[in-house]
This record gives sequence, C-alpha cells and structure tokens, in this order.
Amino acid sequence: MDETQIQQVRRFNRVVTQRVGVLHEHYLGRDRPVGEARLLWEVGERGQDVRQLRERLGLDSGYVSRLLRSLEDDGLVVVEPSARDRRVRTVRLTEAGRAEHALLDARSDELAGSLLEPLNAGQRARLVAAMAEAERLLTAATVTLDAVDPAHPDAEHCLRRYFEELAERFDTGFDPARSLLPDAGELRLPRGLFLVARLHGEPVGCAGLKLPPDAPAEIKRMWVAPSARGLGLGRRFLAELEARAAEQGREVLRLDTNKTLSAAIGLYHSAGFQEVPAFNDEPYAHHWFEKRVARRVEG
Amino acid sequence: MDETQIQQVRRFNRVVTQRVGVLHEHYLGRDRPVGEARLLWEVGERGQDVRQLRERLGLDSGYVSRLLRSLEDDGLVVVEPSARDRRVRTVRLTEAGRAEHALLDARSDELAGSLLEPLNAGQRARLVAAMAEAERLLTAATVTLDAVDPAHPDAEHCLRRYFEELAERFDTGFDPARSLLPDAGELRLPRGLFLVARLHGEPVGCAGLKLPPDAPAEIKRMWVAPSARGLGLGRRFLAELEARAAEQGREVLRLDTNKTLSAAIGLYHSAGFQEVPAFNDEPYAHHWFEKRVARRVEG
DNA sequence: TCCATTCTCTGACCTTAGTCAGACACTGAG
DNA sequence: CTCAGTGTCTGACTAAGGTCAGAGAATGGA
Repeated sequence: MDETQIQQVRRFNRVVTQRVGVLHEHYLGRDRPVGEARLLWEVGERGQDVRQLRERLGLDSGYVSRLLRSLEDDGLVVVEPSARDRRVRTVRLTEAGRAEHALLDARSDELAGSLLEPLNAGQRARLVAAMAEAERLLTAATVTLDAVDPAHPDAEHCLRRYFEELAERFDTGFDPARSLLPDAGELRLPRGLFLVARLHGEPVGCAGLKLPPDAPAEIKRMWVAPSARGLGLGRRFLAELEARAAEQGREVLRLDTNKTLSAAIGLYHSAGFQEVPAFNDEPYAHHWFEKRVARRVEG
Repeated sequence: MDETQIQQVRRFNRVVTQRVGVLHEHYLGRDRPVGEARLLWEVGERGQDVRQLRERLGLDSGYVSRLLRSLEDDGLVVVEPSARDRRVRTVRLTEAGRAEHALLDARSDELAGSLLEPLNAGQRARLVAAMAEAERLLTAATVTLDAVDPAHPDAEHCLRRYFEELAERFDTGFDPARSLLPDAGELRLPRGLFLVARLHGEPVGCAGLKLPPDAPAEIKRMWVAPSARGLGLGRRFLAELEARAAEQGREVLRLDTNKTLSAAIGLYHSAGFQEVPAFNDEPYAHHWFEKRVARRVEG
C-alpha cells in the first residue's frame, strides 16, 4: 500500500477524531452519560426490542438492562413484554423521551452547523462534497464478504430479494422453476461456494460460484441490495470470486445474464469479461461472458 | 444554512465516528489505557513540559500527574525538573518508551491501512483525495479569529514574522522605520482593531483595521503564516474586517500593498476591491485598493 | 528579604462503562 | 407435561477517567 496514502489517511484520522469525535461526545452527552444517550437515540421513534439494541450497540445484556432501568427511572422510556414472545421486552419512548430524542437531534444539527459555520459558501460546498465522497467510500470499506452456507438465513434473504427483483425487471417475468438453478449443494464446497456481503451485520448482497469438476467455474446469482449500490460491491464480488476460483486452480470463469441487467453487463465488460457464444441453454439468458482468471488479484 | 448540507455532514459524522473513532481507540489502547497511550504519544521523541501536555490534551493537572507516574513506573518515561525553571517538570521517553511510541505509530499505520484495504486502487485514490480535501477544510474551520490588543504576545509574534517576511520578499528590503506604520493605539478600539487567527491555540495570522475619524477605514498588516496558507484565511480576514467596519458605520474600506505580494493582489481583486490612485505616500506601496462596504456579509 | 504567584503532586472522592455468573420467566419441541 | 434453550434481569465486581482541595517547592518582583 502506498505510504503517502497511509500518511494522508492518518492526518485525516487525527483531524477528524479531534474535530468531530470529541465534539460529538461533548454535544451528545451534555446532560446524561454518553451510553444512555446512545441507547436513547437507538430506541428511536418506533421503539426496539432489547435484543436488537444490544446487538446494534454491541453491549452486554446486563449493561443494557441497567441503562434501560436508568432511562426508565428518568421517565424517558417504557419497557414492556413483547406481544409475540413474552420473554422479549420492547422499549419505546415516552413523551419526555421523545422530547429528549428531539434535543439530541437538534444537537447533532448544531454540531454539523458548527463545522460549516466558519466557512464561506464555496468552501462549504467543497467540504460537503468531500464528506459525501469519503462517507460513501468508508461505507464501501465497511462491507464484509463472507463465505456462508447457501441455506444460511442471510443467504436465503438475499436470494429471495434477488428473485423478486428479477421477476420485476425481466420483460418475461421470472419463474425460478423454469431457470437453470444450481441446487444448494452446488454452491457448497467442494462443488462451489456462496458469498454474502454484510454492512453492519445486515446482508446487502450475495454471489455464488459453481465449481463443476468437468467445466469452467461459473458465477451465479450475483445481487446487490439497492441500498448498497454505488459502493463498487459488484466489482468487489467479481474480484473475490476470481481470486477464489484461482485458489481452486481454475483458469476460466464464466457467467450468463439477461439483457435487462444493463448495469451488470457494463460491469462484466469493464472487469475484463469477453462476450462468448451461449455455453448453456438458460432460458432467461441473452448474453454469455468468459474471462481468463488472473493468477493473483489485487484487493 | 442549507438543510441538505447539514444532513450530509451528519451522515459523515456518523460513519466516521463509527469507522474511524471506535477503531482508533481500539488500536491505540490495545494493551494500555487510552489516556496513557495518548499521553505517551503526545510526549513524542523530543519530550515535553508537563504544562504543555496538560494544555494540549485538555486534562486536569492531578490526572496528568497520575498518568505520568504510571508511565514512569512502567519505565516508559522519565520526569525531571526543567533546567530553566525548576518548578516546571519535563517529560521524555526512555528507550522502552521510544519502542512503545514506535508501536503506537505502527498501529496508526495499521488502522489507516485497514480503512483502505478492502478498496480497489481507484477507490483508494478517490478516498484519499476526499480525505485530503475534508481535512484541509475542517482545519480551516478550526481556525478562530479574535480581536486582541496589538501588544498581546500572539499579535507581536505575528507582526515580527510579518516584518521578516516583507524584508525577505520586497526587492528593496523592508525597514519598519521608513514605512507608514500605525502606532499600536491606532489598532485599538475605538481608533481601530487587531485580529489574530489561531489554530489549536497557536497564532497563524493577523490583520489590523484602522478607523480614522476623518478618513475611510483601512486594512493594515494582514499576514498568514506559511503553514496556514491555502485555508482561505486571507479571504476570511477580509470578510471579517469588512463586517466589523460595517458595524462601525463605515462605508469604504481601503488598503495599500507592494507589487511583490501577487497572491494578496489577486485576493483583493477577487474580493471586490478596485484599484484606485494612491491615497497616501507609503514608500513600500505600489498598488492602492478600495471597496464599498457591503451592509451585511455572509460567513 | 518577603510575599504573591506558579507549577506539580498527593489524597480523597466520584461517575461512567463494562464484565461475569447466576436467577428467573417464558417458549417450543417432543 | 417436561425440559433444554432463550431472553432479561440482578448482584457483585473492576478499571478507566476524571475532579477537587490543598501541600510543598521554586520563582520573580517589590
């Protein structure tokens, strides 16, 4: 990795933790502990199960319980058993809690304003644009790719959303029964693998790789959630699958796609795939691509 | 202020405090408390007075003392009376302390690397560019402008540097005695004022305003430290002085300058100043400018 | 020389943040 | 109905981070 890039990132980290980080805690926790304030914020207008709160903030169950008790004593939240499962308890804001939440919201605005305030209009516009770019790319860097079993709930969630989207976009609709679908076993090692992309634990994309013993490796069911598009995730899936195919000693990677998926087709071209004649008779495919696998792929 | 800008800044703050802030603490304080690690870092290769450490980190004197004791017990620093003033104690790293410092340095590199690592080369370049821009503008927004007495040490420091720079840049050198210098009283209210710009407490620029009762307001001795150039500070001084002149009921602002200060001349033009015939006989001036003061000036 | 001031340190004290081991209530499969 | 598992809570504990009021040494100007 480039040394000057590292140095720039470090300068950024220093300035930002000072200017944003410290102020952030200061604004947030002006009259209550930061932990309580974060929890109150996370409960939000719509309420949350205790379990979700614990997970999102990454806190110990005993600790969350105590924080909630303290907020309850201050009359900011009520905690009551969930209707569906009486072990689960759900938290919602009281009127006073909503007011406190609005106060935190206003403070967050205030902090943002204080960052822009000393700048003139041109500088503000440039700062906001740079922040948008940095935010987008940092978010992209936060996405993790993990190999999971295709029966994993996150994998199933992605596949369901994927099929829904195909049904909506294809001129002909989409019926999984008519398509050449690999069975789950074909996307499990050693016959294949299945990747899920997650952002803050939520699944936001998937991609499968078939590794048939007697044919080239094949990419199947690549999908990126609408909320995660524009993060370069498709390209990252391709690179990751290519690296994994290389690890398995494969030299060729191929895939088929539908003509309505124009963004994907553009991606395949720009990632070095060449269009080839049909290598299968998938009824929903209009284009077939192939790529010679690179020995080593950089990040 | 623009609502969509505020929202973008808030999104940025959220992503960055999560991604950078949390990781930062995690990397920094892996095997010692964050407070100690920060202090050790701040001591640095060259050593520091206890007083400076306290000021830079904004910590209580008792607390710093205790942290230093703990670092001393671990053999990482030595604390000894300063030669100049035996009340002051100075801290420097031991050999072990230097090693620990290097470790923190390496971790900081590691953190920076982990932010870039999941991205491809193009994304990395764009992230680093956006970070550089954001860092520069956040730094610019951190600079404060305060009216001070022209005899204040920070004001004198700036003026000394200003004269040194003029002496170096003017073809003819610069002798303050030959120039039309306002005496200090002319840069004190009600006859004038003097602004100092500071970044993290350090003076990085100055600008004076003369408010003679029988003549237009006049900008004098505007200077920006080389380390703080490119932050739009000159433009900010002009806007601030214009606003203050307007507050004092002035309608015209003027100034003179030397031909070698081409960046300043460009700034005056772009800030709406018009070149006018000489209105004084300052021997070091080649250009004279004037501007009608706006009623209200935006940030 | 005296005295107010400056600088650092110590002791006493406090809150926040967090961990861990159980206790208890509830659920769902068999 | 039983029982293993799940979700939450309580009590007991710890470390980190910090505040405050002096004590004591050194300084610098009158």
